[in-house]
Amino acid sequence: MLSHFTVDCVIYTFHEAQLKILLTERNEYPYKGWWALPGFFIEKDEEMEDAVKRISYENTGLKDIYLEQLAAFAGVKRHPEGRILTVAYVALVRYENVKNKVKPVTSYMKQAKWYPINNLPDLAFDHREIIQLSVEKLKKRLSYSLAPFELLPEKFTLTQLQQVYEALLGETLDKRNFRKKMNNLGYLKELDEFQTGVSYRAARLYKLDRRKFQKLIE
Amino acid sequence: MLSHFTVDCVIYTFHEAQLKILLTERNEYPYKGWWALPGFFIEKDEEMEDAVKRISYENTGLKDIYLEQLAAFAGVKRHPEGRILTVAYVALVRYENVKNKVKPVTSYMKQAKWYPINNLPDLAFDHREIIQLSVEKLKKRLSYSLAPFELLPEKFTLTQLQQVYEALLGETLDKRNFRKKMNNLGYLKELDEFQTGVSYRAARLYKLDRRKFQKLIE
DNA sequence: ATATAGTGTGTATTTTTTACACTATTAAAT
DNA sequence: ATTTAATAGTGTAAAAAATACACACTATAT
Repeated sequence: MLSHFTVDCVIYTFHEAQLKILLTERNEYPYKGWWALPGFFIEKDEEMEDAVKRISYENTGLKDIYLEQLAAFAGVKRHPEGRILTVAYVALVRYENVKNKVKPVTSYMKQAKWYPINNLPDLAFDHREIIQLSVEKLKKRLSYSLAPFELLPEKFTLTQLQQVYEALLGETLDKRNFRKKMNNLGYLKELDEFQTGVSYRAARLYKLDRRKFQKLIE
Repeated sequence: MLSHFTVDCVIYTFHEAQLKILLTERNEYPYKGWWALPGFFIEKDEEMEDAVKRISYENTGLKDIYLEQLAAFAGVKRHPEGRILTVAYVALVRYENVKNKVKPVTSYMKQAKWYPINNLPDLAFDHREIIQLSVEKLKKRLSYSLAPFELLPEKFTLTQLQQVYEALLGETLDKRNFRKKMNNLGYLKELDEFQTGVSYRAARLYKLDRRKFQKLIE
């Protein structure tokens, strides 16, 4: 059969020691005035990933971001006008790079806003469920995933890295054990640079060594 | 936009100490005469999971099987007549329960056959890629997955369980370490029953304790 | 100078993983 | 009755990884 076909995008970033997701306020039937994941109908002859890139470019001003397919949602009742199949993607962006920190108004969208994942508003369609699934997937893969490094700046402190882990795992970790483990993994490069602009002891900066990371997951 | 919408099904079983997948020989354009995953167009108002159940029932005679969504495939060029979006599912069945060990001929399908995953024929569409992805997913999740127990009989020997692990991991495991680990996990029930009909020492049978398994993954 | 806020470090204990080889049991063949 | 063939079943020592835990250091602001 034929079905309407959209992509939706769970765009994550890390800001103010929190994991956040970009949501848009709908300006159209159905769910007018509700918050929803950014998404749109896919064009004829458009690859799904290109549609996702288009959407995340419109909302963050970024190209070449980290993308991962999450799942397809096609419940017959998810849209009042009949089945609309959506393929959900997870995108990870660095907050420092995001261009339009708030998205301009369009006909179908009043505003866009970053929400911490543990403080989301009511959501349109089955978007709550989609987000829930995306968190679980990130969490499961955490131990062998690039995700933390796609959310943080190129140069980050170990405390920031620990905060990303804690946000995804939903629990606090012991600082000494976390650092010991990260050092033993062997894919973090210790830099001779330090944080600036803080009113306390500046933390050392680290970088991901992508070659070593790749080798380790074989 | 509107798109054609199908589901495809990677149906796994464990037989003769091997992991096998059910493939069908196509009797229709395109890829007539090629082997392909069982799949079909989804009906209007049919839930995806119901379509998958329909397909696996037609091919195995089984209802209530273990299902998991794998991913959506929607490459513009995957079908010569234009984009056909497919959502791939993984199904796991017990070989002993499969009713029609070979599927009767239909208009669109010459025959169906179980193929060991490491000895597949050439495949239609992007089905090789779909299978590849399904193996990787099963492998990654193995340590906290019900999959091995959905592929084996209700009562199984530790050697059979080890063979499933080995087939998915693609490597051999040490027998003593494997058994020690399985016992420590604590969700295997040792039965007072033994294999029958073998011409050597009969192995003890075990069962999965689903309650304990559930508790352990929380 | 001192208050503040976050950085950075080591050791002992427990748990998990790994490496490794022989005896036990059964049915079938002689 | 004995032997053969095939697989089941078992323990220990060493290495590696995970856990629990507390205090001194440093940069800035006042």
